Amino acid sequence: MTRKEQKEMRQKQIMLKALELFVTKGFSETKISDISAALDISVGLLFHYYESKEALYKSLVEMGLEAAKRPEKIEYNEPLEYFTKTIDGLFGAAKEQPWVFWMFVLMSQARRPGIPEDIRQLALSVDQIGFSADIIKQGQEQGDIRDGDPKALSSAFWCSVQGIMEQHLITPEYPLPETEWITAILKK
Amino acid sequence: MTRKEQKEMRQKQIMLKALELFVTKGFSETKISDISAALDISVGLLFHYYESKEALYKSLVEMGLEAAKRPEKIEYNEPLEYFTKTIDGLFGAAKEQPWVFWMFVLMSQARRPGIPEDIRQLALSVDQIGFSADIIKQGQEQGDIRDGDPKALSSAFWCSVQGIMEQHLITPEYPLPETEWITAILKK
DNA sequence: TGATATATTGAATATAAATTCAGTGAATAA
DNA sequence: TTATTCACTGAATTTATATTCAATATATCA
Repeated sequence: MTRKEQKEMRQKQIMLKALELFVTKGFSETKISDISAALDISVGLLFHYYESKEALYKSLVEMGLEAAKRPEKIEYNEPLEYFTKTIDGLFGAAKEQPWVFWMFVLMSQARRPGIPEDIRQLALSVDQIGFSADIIKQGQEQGDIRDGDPKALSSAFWCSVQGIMEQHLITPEYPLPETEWITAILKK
Repeated sequence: MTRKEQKEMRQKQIMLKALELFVTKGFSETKISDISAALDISVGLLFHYYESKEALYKSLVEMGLEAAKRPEKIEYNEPLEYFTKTIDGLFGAAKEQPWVFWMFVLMSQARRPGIPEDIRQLALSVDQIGFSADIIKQGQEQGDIRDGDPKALSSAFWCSVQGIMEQHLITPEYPLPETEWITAILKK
């Protein structure tokens, strides 16, 4: 293995484990030594790759931002179908690519107060609610989404999804709900 | 003011402010000095009333447990109406008695990993999900609640409410969603 | 092969926040 | 009135954890 490969592997390894621990235990509750112990490396090595705990967190948020920039195109006829497919995708990722799931939760958590302002602003630059509100507007015109302020509906929907995903991180053995239970929030 | 009254007033004052800060900023992110500064008292006084930050947290959870023990009786004809009234009550409390709202969020957060085990167990002793699942079963028999595992439905519903409430703590200026949007998760 | 750069360690240090404590003044009890 | 208890303060101490750093091992390069 070349040094470059080794370096990339380590960084990937560290970021994935940090992501997992940050979303399951919380940022403050996760010690640097928790991460290094879980990977069976020294704390020093972690600081060799990342300047600080906060810098590690920031690089995770930047990774999330990247992922948000190139969203997979979702085809839909009815606007409601867009939400159904999105949730199916998110919930489907839970087992095979848990990091997709973790990242979604991380980005939401990074928008909260208490997070260093520069990182928070990064996370806030992904306007999930606003984007979905536009699709909700279409749905209201086409008649498959209920009446009401599109932004408020969008917010209610995504906050619900957030709540459900956070619970699933804690008790992954318990199955995720059916997608149509959640999209019922929007359905006319 | 007698000493007894003074003492009770201080304790109430400290607990309310701690409750507010713990749920809005998070437990670890809230410094003892944040609480004392917000109340304009010394940190020493806080330790005069509470042995430790953790003990303060525990007494809050115990207070939540008390409140959960004597729930207000909710009258309902259709089981779904029980959920509608519960949410109306919770959302209605948001402005006038924010502590009701805060306490609900605190109890949910106290069930998460990372919380000292004894406190976590206390919080887990309130079986919100199980209790609601029974009412959901009734609703399924009477036909006003959708089919599906009652516990899973109950979990999805309360996790959604949790997600919405947590968001509202962060952006209280933004209105809470309509109750029927949320109960749509359960409605047949 | 020798020289240099990089990965890695873990003990030492720095830092931030929790906790203690000795002292002050006001309320209560004798 | 005097003695005792309690509310209260904030500087000093302790503790937990992030961060640094000197040393070692391994890979890369000339």
